[in-house]
Amino acid sequence: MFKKKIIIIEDQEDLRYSFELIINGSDQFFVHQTYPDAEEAIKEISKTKPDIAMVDLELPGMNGIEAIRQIKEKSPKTECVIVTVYEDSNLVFEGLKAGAGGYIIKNANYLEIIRALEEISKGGAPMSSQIARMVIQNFHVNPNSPLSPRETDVLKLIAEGKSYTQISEELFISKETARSHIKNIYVKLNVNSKSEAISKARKDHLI
Amino acid sequence: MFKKKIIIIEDQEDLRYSFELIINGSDQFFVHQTYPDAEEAIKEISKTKPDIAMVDLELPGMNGIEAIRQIKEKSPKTECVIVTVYEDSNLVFEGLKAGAGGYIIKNANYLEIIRALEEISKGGAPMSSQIARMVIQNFHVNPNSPLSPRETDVLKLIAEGKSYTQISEELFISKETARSHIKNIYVKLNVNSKSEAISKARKDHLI
DNA sequence: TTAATATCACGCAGAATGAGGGATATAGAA
DNA sequence: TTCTATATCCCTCATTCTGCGTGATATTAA
Repeated sequence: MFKKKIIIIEDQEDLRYSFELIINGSDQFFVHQTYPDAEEAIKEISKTKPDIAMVDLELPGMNGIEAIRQIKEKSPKTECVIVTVYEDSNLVFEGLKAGAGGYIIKNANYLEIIRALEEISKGGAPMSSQIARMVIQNFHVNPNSPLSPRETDVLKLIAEGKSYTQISEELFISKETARSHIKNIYVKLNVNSKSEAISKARKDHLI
Repeated sequence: MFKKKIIIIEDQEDLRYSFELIINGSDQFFVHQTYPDAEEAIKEISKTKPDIAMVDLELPGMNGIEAIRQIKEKSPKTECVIVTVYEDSNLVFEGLKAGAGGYIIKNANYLEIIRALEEISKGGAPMSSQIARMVIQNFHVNPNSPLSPRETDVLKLIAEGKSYTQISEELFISKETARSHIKNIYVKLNVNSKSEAISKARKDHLI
């Protein structure tokens, strides 16, 4: 079994060093390179192609979110792990959206760090249950929707790019009824086109 | 501090009983009612309005996914916890999408059960890192997209319901260029309308 | 030096859109 | 009981949008 190649992007020297020590002390991982900022790491990422990149979110210059985005773009197979002090912030969530596979808090101990890396390696996603909740909340629907059930049905089809005609066919109603629902949706959401309706619906998790 | 009201929907009598014992033994939760199937529980849910509903996924009659959907519809504040034997199945994932806030595996011990309920109570989402990964994968973009970056930009706007004209305006290109990109997208995705493109894009996480 | 990307152009027939004006029936709330 | 919300259906109008066909050019990456 080969050891997994890891890079560390972290501006605090002490942390960089202690992470390196911990990881190199394990028999499953080794640190290929450490960087105090993201720019240099990203420049080399196509060559280094590490298995895992540990990325601090608070970096000088390019921030960690953008760094993760670019790493995933240039080396999609590299798993990114967020390293952060803020355990339950929106930043972590943004990082996950940008492509990170999990996160480690900065004051994690030896065991926690290695276990997080192991989980990432075998396809898991280490994260606290608070973050997990934020994540799943993202595809829960808003129970306080102003729309009626039927209007919600229609809106879903609008969001799929369906035309009036297609909506009427799929819901077994006349085209006029579909248009009527859509007009009511526009009034309720205070918009006046399909695209605006979709943006608003997504923003408010109406669908 | 009031104890949180819990209902249990579980067809296996022994499990129902042991969950009840464990929960009633805690000082934070109490079991209001247990049900061997979802139908009865849902009929009463508007009246019982429990803080937490523990829902088995494999139920006779209505399955757990549908049960969760209906519970969240009729009593949105009730937190649903999936109870399952299959730790890492797609079913759990579907349950989370339907509105569950986390899950408990059936052979969890006393401590694990109480801890999961506590996490749910304080807004967390108990789940294994494998499930967490499935969940976050859902808003990661597919790195093997056949589309070029520009085409992806265009597709995103299509998915927002934007017209050719609007797309051209937002991307500062001519309408003809937008149409050109869209035509190329259709060829690559093997579709021939915006709505088909959107479905395919969502299915394959292209956007 | 090909292939892919990104940009731009024109014409056409038919469909879709948003805005305006209506109607009817049911069910539930005030 | 009257009002409101919901869900269904109908018509017209001017404008825009769509998909298809058939091109072109410049840059860049393999």
